[in-house]
Amino acid sequence: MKIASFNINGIKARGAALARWLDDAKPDLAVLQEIKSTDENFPREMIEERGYNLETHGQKGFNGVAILSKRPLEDVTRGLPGDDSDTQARWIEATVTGQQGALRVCGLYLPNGNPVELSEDGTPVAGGKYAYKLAWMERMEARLRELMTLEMPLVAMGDFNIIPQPEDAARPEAWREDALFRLPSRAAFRRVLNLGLADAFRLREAGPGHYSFWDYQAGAFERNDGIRIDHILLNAYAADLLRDCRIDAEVRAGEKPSDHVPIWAELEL
DNA sequence: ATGGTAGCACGGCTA
Repeated sequence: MKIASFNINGIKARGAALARWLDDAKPDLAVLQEIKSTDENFPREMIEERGYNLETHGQKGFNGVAILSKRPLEDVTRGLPGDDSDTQARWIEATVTGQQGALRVCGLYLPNGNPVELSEDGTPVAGGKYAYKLAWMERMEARLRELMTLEMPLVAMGDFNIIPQPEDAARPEAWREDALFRLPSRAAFRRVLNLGLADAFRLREAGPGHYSFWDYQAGAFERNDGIRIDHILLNAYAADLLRDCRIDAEVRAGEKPSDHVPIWAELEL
């Protein structure tokens, strides 16, 4: 089973590019982020006519996530538990069953967190974007801790808005105090990994220079001035099934591309 | 320090 994650940066503007990628990469299951659409306005036909089941969790204008799958999606839940006042659409879960058994999938769009606003004592300003990011990551950790009790393959994948290590940025010094790279952000990501989840890409590729996002500005892609912030995390059951994991960087060179590219993993499932 | 680009939706926020 080929599973993938793609931050498409707007479904209305990305229909052609998404169709091209689906026809080319042929994932069995994919999670999408930044659909920037309500569920009602999501153009389902393009996806459904390619044989995919589709579950969306959208909102107007910003954010929004979705799961599409050739096989049926079961036990779908929307929203990250832990804060009923949070109205941002950034989390969706579903179970899919392959030839060899079932897989629980979390599709996520982790808050960017910029600008970083700090109080005089260095703690994030309450109500600010950075405080929201860290609080959201705590809720994600709590939810994944629950899911880790399932004795079955589990994946959490999406746009984490986290640069895990210096080798995951072309110019790490430029990101030092950014919400995507500063130490409290990376520590929170590390706490999630320490639940017993592995970064699938780093199980397959140790070297630098592999990125999943390049800014639209200043010819960042042409200079390969990118960052690796889209990730597929696997519990041990899923990691045992991993056969390949890659980033489709060439998608960024296509017509009217997203600023992110897809990452995918092949699981023997 | 600023501005550079893009999406949604048509004003200003988000990234």
